[in-house]
Parts: sequence; structure tokens; C-alpha cells
Amino acid sequence: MILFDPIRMNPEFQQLFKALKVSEYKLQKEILQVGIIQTIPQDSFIVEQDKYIKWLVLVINGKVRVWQEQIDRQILLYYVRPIQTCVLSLSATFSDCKSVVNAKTEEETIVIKLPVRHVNSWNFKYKSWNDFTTHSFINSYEDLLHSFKNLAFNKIDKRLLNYLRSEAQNNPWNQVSISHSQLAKEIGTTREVVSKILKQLELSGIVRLEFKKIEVLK
Amino acid sequence: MILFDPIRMNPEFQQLFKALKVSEYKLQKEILQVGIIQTIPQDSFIVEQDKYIKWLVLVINGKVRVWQEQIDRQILLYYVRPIQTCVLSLSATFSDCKSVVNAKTEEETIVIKLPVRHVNSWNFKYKSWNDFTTHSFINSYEDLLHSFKNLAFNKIDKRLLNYLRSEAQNNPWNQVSISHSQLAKEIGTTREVVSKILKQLELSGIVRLEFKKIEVLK
DNA sequence: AACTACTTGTATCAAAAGATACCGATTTGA
DNA sequence: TCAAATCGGTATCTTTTGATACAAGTAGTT
Repeated sequence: MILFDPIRMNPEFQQLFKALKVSEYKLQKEILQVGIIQTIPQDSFIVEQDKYIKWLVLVINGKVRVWQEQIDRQILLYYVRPIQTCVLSLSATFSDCKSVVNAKTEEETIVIKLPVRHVNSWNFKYKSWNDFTTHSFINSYEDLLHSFKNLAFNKIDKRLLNYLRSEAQNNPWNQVSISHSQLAKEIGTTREVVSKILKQLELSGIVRLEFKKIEVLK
Repeated sequence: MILFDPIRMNPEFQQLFKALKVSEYKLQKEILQVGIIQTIPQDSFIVEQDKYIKWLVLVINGKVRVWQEQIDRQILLYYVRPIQTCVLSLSATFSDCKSVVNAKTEEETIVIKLPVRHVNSWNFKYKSWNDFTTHSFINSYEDLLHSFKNLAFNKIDKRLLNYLRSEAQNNPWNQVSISHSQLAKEIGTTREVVSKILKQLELSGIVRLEFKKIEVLK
């Protein structure tokens, strides 16, 4: 039984170990040795398109938006929420590569950063880490597949409603606080189209519109 | 050193071991014990949407098309070529689940089938298997991400040309043998739209059209 | 209150994509 | 060789989405 440095063993690490079901003491020790806890303010970039990924970032608290962009258009890929990691930075732990996405905090976010070069060997060394990475890949793949299907088969009005309903679930009053232009970026279209569709949805009694706020009624 | 049953140790298994860099004798033995080699005729379903996945299928020779469909529309996800596996059946080795995609042979295809319940434990037991699954996930994720971006940002004419160019690469005369209606299914649109765009591309001197054949000129 | 930055509403026009309809060409195989 | 099935071309119309332009609303600051 190893006695950990009490200064390093703070609640964020404990949360991480519990969520990851990290039972191996040696892995706990390795994470404690190389991991850095950071509190990142709102609207800060975690990774940027075309830049190298140096850290595997695990979100402990907060919310990170991951998206792709091209000139004036962008589209949401997914959100990273506690306790998850961005699979793309996970894949970077296996082979040095540039990021093909952007990731930015949407709220103040607490993360644990692990240098990718250290993480590489853990996959086969520790069963719990192996399970964690495997399930991260599977879940992320399924999420992306779902988004792909949505994009391939649904028209914009349906995709907009899908987005609103899924976001409204996280709010006690079924409200989504977002501007029309931001909404346009989430689903990959323009602001005018969003305004038009939202007005139609309001006339149909499906949503109720306020300034920078949308209430989903059904 | 274990002496393998010479009847079971046929060239397909040898090919698989080499490609997977399976050096562990124990893993070789396990694969030989539970693996089944099958030659599947053209146009046979490997997995079907909403049905359970019982086997991890590894393609040794041939070509398997994986797609999603909805009523009258479908869209290509990817092809599985030698020596690869469909990640979605790979993810089924970790948790019993129904398929969300269809997979069908496009040519006569030789595969090795492994029962998913056996494969589950190999991931942490054998380093080479671990590497194989990890790289399968990473590559597949990146492919899907690429497709997603293509779908999100490119219009149909661009996507059609992207498809043709990538397929033409595999042919010594830069020709793609496919009907317009099949092409429409690959990229998720209708036959008429494909015919229209192909005619435009021919007038621009980018392709040359024949019956069920398209030559990509530039 | 006045100013600024941002947000929302909406009308008009253009382009992209889909739907329908019809006809002729090509292949296949009985 | 003739019929059936599949394939390809194209015209017309509709729907969906995007682009442009401008007016008006909202919130925060000074």
C-alpha cells in the first residue's frame, strides 16, 4: 500500500478514479505523477484545428464543445461532459497527429491533462484504462454515426428540432438559452434559415420564443 | 511449441496472422479453435439492420459494403476490404447489441468468422489483438469523421466527384463500373440528380460516360 | 437618454435538390 | 429474335435551402 502525497490527491483525482473505476494502485500513481488539474475559463480553446495534440484532456466538470469548421460555416460534432474525454485526443495518444476539430469550453471547466506520450502504454498495462478507452471509442463512434444519419436523412427543420429537444432535456423548464446565429452554427446552416424555421415552429405551437431563449413545448 | 492441426491451418489463417501481426502462439491457437472460414457469394448480407451481431467478421479477400438506410433512401458508410473488420461488429464484441447498419458482399468474399463472446477477452490478453482493435477504431472513426465533413460541407456534385475519384483510383483505367441508380444510393440522393450532374461533368470534360461505366478524366 | 453591439423578423431573389413523368437505349435470357 | 428488365436522358415543376438587404428589437454602458 502506497501512501500518496496528500497535496496531489485532491477531490478531482478521486472523482476521476471513481468514475473510471481505476482500481489499480500503480495506474493511480502514474496518473497522479503526470496529471495536471486545471480550471479553464469559459470560451477557451482546448484544441484547435491543424495544431498538434499534446495532452489527453479529461473533463471533470463543465462542458466542452467540439466542432468542425470551414470558412464561414461550422457544424457541431459533440459535447464532452463529465467524466469523458474527446476521442480524437485519445486517438492522438496512439499516434502523433494534428487535430481535425476545434474544442472550446462553453462554461468554466475543470479538466485533468495527461501528456499523450505517457498515456500510450497504459492501454495494455491496465485493464481499467483499457476498458475506459474502449468504451470511449465505442460510445463516440455510435454518437457520430447517429449524427451522420441525422445529417444524411433529415431536413434542416427536423435537425433543428432534434437539437432543441435534446438540449431542452437538460433544463428543468425545457428551455434552451441560445441565439439564432449560434443555433445555425450548431446544425450547419445560416441564421436566416434558423429564424424562419423557428417562427414556423412557434406558429405550430411547438416552441415559444423569447430573446435568446427557446422553450420547447412538445 | 505447439503443433497445429494441419487441416485447420490453411492459407487464410496464415494471411490473417501475418496482417494482424499476431505473434502470440496462444492467440493463434484460440483463433484456430473458434474461427470459421467461409466463402460468401456476391450480394449476400453479412449483417442486417436491427438484427443481433453474433460474429466478428474479418474480410480476408473481396469487398463488403456497409451502409445505412431509411425507407427509400440509403447512404454509404464505408467499404470493408482485406484485411479489415467492420468496427460496428467489433464494438458488438464488447456489448451485445443490434446492428444499426447493413453490410453486404459486393464480390465473392472470403471471411473468417469469430464468435463475439470469445473475442471479448482477447483485447486485454493479447497485445497484438489490442493493437488491432485500437487501430481499427481509430481508422474507422477518422474515416467516418471525414465522411461527415464531406456531407456537411460539400454539395452533391462535389460529393459525387469525390466518390468517383476515390473509386477510380482502384482501377488501372480510372474507370468506375456502376449504374447511376447505385451511385445515387452511395451518396444519398436520387437517380435523376446523378444523371443530371454526370451529364454536366461530361460536358465539362471531367468524366466520360458509357453504359454502366464512368471514366474519370481529371 | 444616447450610443453601441448584438439579435431578431422578414421580404425578395437565386440556387440546389427532389419529384414526376415519359421515352428511348442496352442488356439479358428464354 | 423478341420480350422483359434494367438503365439512362431530359423536361417540367416544386420544395428546400441559401444569399442579400434592410428594418426593428434588446441589453448594457456611459
